[in-house]
Amino acid sequence: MILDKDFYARNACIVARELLGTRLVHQVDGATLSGIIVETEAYTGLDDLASHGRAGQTSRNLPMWEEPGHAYVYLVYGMYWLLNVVCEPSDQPAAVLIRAIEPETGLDIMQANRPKVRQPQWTNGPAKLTLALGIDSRHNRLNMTDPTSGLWLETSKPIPDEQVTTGPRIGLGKQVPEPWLSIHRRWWIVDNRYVSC
DNA sequence: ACGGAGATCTTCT
DNA sequence: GAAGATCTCCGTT
Repeated sequence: MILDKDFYARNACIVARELLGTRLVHQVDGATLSGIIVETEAYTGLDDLASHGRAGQTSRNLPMWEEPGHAYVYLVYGMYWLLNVVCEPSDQPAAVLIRAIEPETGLDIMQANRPKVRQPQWTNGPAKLTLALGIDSRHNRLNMTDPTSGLWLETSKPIPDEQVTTGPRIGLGKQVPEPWLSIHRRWWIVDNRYVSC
């Protein structure tokens, strides 16, 4: 079942936790690429000083104010695309970063998209998984609750609390003040081979 | 195994 | 003009 707008229209921390174990699907050129989400990060409202949304709307972060379930895809370090899903009611600039997936289908295409690295490293990081799945600026602002977009999340296997743990978000600049720097807003599946670190 | 640096360019100060 | 929600390669241990 494809996750709908109601699923995403909740607090980003709840959505980040519940996204673990769901399936990310990308359909391209008649092929289906998919994997199970094993790691996420929540970026919450205007008060979250680690979030792109902290200073209000800009041309880049505009998708964060869009309807829950839309994609926010942006370029980091001049080189890599990161995939987020917008959540909460649209008066709050909140989103969840998809940090890692466990590949399921379309393995041959993922391998072609990730030459020079071996299987576990295809998708164990936010930029690695967009490379493997062929996600980039074309997917920015897509409605991920609409299957005709070719990009969506669907239910798969629920992950029990005993298999989930949390920690601080990864890669934040030293400029980010406490408590935002070390607050636990990253969720991952314990002992999963595809978690980024 | 671990650490440092380079790649590369958009966005915001 | 500087920094950024990263990854890979190359060096040393």
